[in-house]
Amino acid sequence: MIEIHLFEQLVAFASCGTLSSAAEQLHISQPALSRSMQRLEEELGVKLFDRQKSRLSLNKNGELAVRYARSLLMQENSMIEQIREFDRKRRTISVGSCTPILIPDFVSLLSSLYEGMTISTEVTGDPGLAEHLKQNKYHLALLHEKPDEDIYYSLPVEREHLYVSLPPVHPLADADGLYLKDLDGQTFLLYSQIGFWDGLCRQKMPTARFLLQQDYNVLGELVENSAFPAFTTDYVMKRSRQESDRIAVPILDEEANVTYYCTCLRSEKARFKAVFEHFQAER
Amino acid sequence: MIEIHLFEQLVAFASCGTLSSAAEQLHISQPALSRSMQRLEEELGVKLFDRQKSRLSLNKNGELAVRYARSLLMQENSMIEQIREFDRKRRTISVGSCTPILIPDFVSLLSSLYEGMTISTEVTGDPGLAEHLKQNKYHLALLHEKPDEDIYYSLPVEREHLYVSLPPVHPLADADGLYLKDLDGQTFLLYSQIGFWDGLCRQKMPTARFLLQQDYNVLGELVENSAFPAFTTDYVMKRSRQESDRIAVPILDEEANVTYYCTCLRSEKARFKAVFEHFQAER
DNA sequence: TCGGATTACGTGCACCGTAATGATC
DNA sequence: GATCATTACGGTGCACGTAATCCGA
Repeated sequence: MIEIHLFEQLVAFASCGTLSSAAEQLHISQPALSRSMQRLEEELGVKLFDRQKSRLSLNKNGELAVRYARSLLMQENSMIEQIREFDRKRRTISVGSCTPILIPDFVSLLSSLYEGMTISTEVTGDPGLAEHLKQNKYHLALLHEKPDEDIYYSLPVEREHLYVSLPPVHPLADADGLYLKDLDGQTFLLYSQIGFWDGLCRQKMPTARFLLQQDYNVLGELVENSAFPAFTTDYVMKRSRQESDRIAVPILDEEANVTYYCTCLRSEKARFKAVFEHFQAER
Repeated sequence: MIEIHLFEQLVAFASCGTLSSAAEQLHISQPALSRSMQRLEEELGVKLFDRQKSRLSLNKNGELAVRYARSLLMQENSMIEQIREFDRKRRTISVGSCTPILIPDFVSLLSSLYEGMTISTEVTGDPGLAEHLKQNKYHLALLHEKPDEDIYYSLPVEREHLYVSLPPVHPLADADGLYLKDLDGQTFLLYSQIGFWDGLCRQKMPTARFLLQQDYNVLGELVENSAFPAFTTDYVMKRSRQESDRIAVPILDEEANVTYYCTCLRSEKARFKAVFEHFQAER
């Protein structure tokens, strides 16, 4: 067995051309490198250099050895990287969600149940979210539909109902309930990261215009200080202590009534047992 | 960069199951191995083991690391082997010859011209001998025909004429010359390693029988003390000081008059310049 | 004379082994 | 008590750096 730092030094010499510059690059003295290369030759039992007193150069053996050494060093580096990456992945629980609403509570739940783990979350309107569980892109998914396939395990965790938030002067503000199609053609303030709701709105209100807001606080300001209709939900209203003169009119479309399911691969059910037990205890 | 002996020790632990037995196998003390594994974890920045006080076992990271480490060790070993093999090949000049006759002189010529090189020789009747030069099986070939292709460089180095060696009482012993077909059907003493001559004899004398001898000296004894015809050449006779009452009758077939060519790939002509110069000077 | 390689030489420390400790069965 | 891992500790080999030497442009 030959230590890898000898090969590293060989490669450095090949790149630099002289022992002195290679030694400098490696932050060791020139004699140390000279002896290392002698030792490498000795341990291989093979001459790697042409020695012309004041000039050291690779011979054919040396050139071959350098090619091999480069490849070996690449492999070791990549190996180390992959072990670290594997460990990192093992220390993070990755969550994909169809809605941003549940994320804060869900993250703090996971953090308390899985101490030391990193929780990474992503909100997406992608209807193929459950597929990503199979590909291990996510370990857990928050879906608004229970997936069919038997490879998944799901548990309902929350219900949410959609409301349209109207200023009192709005012509529809005194309605008891509205269908989305009744609102088509209007201009809405809309949060940009709302997951699957986005698709629903665009489908049911094809001619509506949406003023997308990246910042949740900015959106709140605009809602309070404009006459544009916006959307909210019972879940949001319950948690927001904010006073508002807006009127919330329930949306009557069936799709506006949503149950969220916490889902994982059935094979990982045991790993997330604590999560599911938490939600079962909640009901 | 992580030294490879740490991975070697990791693999040993994986194979043995405990630090103590692995340490024994590695011929180091148990504490040394314990510290090595701690250092490996530290340098990787990744926990590789489950530590249950009195039991050390690989965790998932560790199992992955062991798989990678095995592959890395394999690669290093194979790399070292290949470098050594490459060097060994570089230090030997491999000669393929259609005849054993020229070998001794040729080997001593090469030895004196290429000091320190190992000369390996092989006698073969294979008509595709020149092909082997292309595949680098041989560096030099001694052929009895000049190959056509332009990728070869050839120089005639010797001529040889075939004789049949008959006891004086043999009915054909007083002939001035003979064709091989005249000798068909008889039983010959024949050296087994005669390269291309073998094919020639069997072709021209399909019903002859050959008493093959592996040992050249034994063959000589038998020739002296039997009445079986045998073959010899002017080249052999010139060099053998041995008295004999045998009569040498020249073979008249055209193929029995041979010129030997020293051949190499044209791309290697420079490497063997000294050889060719030697033969050019000789004429 | 300078730059580069090798040799000589003294030194420090990294790693080892022995011994002790802790822990589990 | 036996086995196994870790910690403590003292000794040493070996690889390093400095300095000297040699060599060639």
